[in-house]
Amino acid sequence: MRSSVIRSFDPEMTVNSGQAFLWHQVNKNWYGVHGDCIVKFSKSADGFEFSSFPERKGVERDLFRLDDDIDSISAEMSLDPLIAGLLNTYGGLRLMRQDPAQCLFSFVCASNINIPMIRKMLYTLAKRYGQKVFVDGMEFHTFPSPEAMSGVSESDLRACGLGYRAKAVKAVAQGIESGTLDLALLKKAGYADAKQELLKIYGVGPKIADCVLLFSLDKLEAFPIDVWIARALAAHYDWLGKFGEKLTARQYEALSESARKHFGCHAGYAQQYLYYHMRQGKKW
DNA sequence: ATGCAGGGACGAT
DNA sequence: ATCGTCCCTGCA
Repeated sequence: MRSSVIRSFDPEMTVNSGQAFLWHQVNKNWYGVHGDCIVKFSKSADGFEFSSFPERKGVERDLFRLDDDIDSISAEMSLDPLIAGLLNTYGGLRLMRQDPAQCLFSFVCASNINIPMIRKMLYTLAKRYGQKVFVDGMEFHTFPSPEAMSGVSESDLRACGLGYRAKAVKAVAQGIESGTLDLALLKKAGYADAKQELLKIYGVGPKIADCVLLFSLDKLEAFPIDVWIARALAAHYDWLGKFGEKLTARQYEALSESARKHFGCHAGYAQQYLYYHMRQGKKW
């Protein structure tokens, strides 16, 4: 018997779930950097109100994947009792459909680092190489275009606090600029093909590739496994194998393939609920 | 103070 | 297939 859970969409929970980084709150209003525009939402009497600068009608539908059949997806995920419980608790959590280039740059910066540091790096990049815009009288910066990024030297990237990640950011920028990496094409490609292409880029391993595939390239079967997900799987799914928190490339692929089989073609949703749950109580 | 962890990936054994 | 290293910051 399927419980009639009310899964009202909660954008606040969603932008705070670690899948996007450049969101912050100002007086009950939330502002986020979404590629070349700034998205805003605020709670109103009946739900949330969205807007974007420059104006894009219905930006929330695309950005928060409101076009997904969440009831159908939830029903599929509820076959797993643990996920069913998490859906009950965190029903407002959704996946986002981020700007692909921003998403790729973001997660290339995310290796071996914590969320506050990621935010710091990305805001610095935006401030130095994005475009300054004013929203509600406040200064914001769009995310730098790939063209803008490819014009920045590795040492200047390091000066943004990127550390050794500067080399990878440079590689991504050059890949996009040269046409070697065509993100729009990868959006239309299948999961395996798109992942294979992403892995060719220096600094992009299986975990980061899966994040980009899931959060920006519409590959809902992608199942990124970071240390937290690895812990969750080890704690709740013995049958998925007894690997440690650190996974080798082969272990990663075996584990994420098993997860895809278990959670289904929308495994990425399950991953996000698991991640959010594991991060409860942690602060960033 | 010194060590360690924080949404990993790469290069050398 | 394992293991050290990469840059940097906050915290115990």
